[in-house]
Amino acid sequence: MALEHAILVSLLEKPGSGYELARRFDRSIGYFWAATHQQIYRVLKRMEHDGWIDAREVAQPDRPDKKEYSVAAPGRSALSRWLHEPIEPESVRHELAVKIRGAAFDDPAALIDEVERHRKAHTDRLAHYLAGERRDFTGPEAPETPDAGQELQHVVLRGGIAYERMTLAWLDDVIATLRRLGPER
Amino acid sequence: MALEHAILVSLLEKPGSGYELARRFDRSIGYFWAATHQQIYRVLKRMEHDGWIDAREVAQPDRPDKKEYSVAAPGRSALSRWLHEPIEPESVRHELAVKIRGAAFDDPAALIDEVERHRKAHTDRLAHYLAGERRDFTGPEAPETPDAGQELQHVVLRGGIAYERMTLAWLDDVIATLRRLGPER
DNA sequence: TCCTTCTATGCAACTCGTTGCATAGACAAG
DNA sequence: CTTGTCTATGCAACGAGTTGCATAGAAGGA
Repeated sequence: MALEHAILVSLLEKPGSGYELARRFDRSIGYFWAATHQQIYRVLKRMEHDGWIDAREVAQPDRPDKKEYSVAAPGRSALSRWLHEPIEPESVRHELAVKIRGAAFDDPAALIDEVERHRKAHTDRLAHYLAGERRDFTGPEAPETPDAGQELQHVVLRGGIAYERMTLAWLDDVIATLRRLGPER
Repeated sequence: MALEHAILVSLLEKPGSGYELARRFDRSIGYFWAATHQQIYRVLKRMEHDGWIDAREVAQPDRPDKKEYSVAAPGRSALSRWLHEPIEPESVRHELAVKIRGAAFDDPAALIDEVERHRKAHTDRLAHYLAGERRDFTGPEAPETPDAGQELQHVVLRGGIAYERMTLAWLDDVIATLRRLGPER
């Protein structure tokens, strides 16, 4: 399980509450590790119980109070231990690929709209990544001498950008293939 | 849930036993939808109970008997229904990306070996995909006029190839970044 | 002969992840 | 003044996925 470790990384980058973490998992780190707020609250509770993180009650005058978490020493060494462990190759779950193969037993052309919907989602995400890259790393507001953390966030973001570009090119290939097969049958 | 649908696609491509399906999920369709034999046997049982698939006992003289499954009419229409439903954008789980961001709080250089191990795994998988493409689609043994099923399997495989190439280029970027950060700290 | 490997199927227990629902204060719009 | 939205946290139930173990026939090697 790696949600604990993703949370540790996120809390080391910046301490925050369960709610704030949940929002980060909707953007930023969530693009590489998805999680809902339920999962996050449950795991935070366990991590606090295990002494990996410290909680601090923060009273907010104009909002409900929150519990701000930060990483404790045992959490830091747990992260370090995990970083030195080898990990298995990712097990992929690519539903769209299954659908495309399945289209052979149905109407291939009927999938085109769906694939174009995905294409649009990936176009949006690419634009979002590129805007983030300009804002944080390559634009005029970006630091001239980034630290290790920023360099590493940037290389991960570059991976996201490369992934979206590759996916867009592939989806075009898929659409062209579906169109080619459609009318004949 | 889509394991049922991945199994339907695989059984439509070719009927087989739970064991044979488990082996396909180690190659082929398993590159886009991972599953263990336990999951497969359990889901097959439910699908048979629901009338989606038919089972046929096959006695084998030199091996244990097996149950060969094939898709029944209700299974086919279930697949068709699923193909016409929209699906959510994939929720990603990219453990290595989390580790790379985590490396900022540890020794970045210590990750290099791990990343190189992944690089090797992706090199092997790319070679495997390319060999499969040559064997089934672009080589001299390949059919001159592929049917829809083959065209669609090919476009999915091209996606896998593009993914591996993109990943290899990105891992080189990651390694270069880690090396750059390593010695300074 | 024993040990391992391959084919073939399955149970039981557990953990992880998802979905629906609930609560509650603060604020803005209608 | 009610309704909706945002912040903030959480429970309960269920479904999906993982891990460990068990069985059993056949083949091949030490």
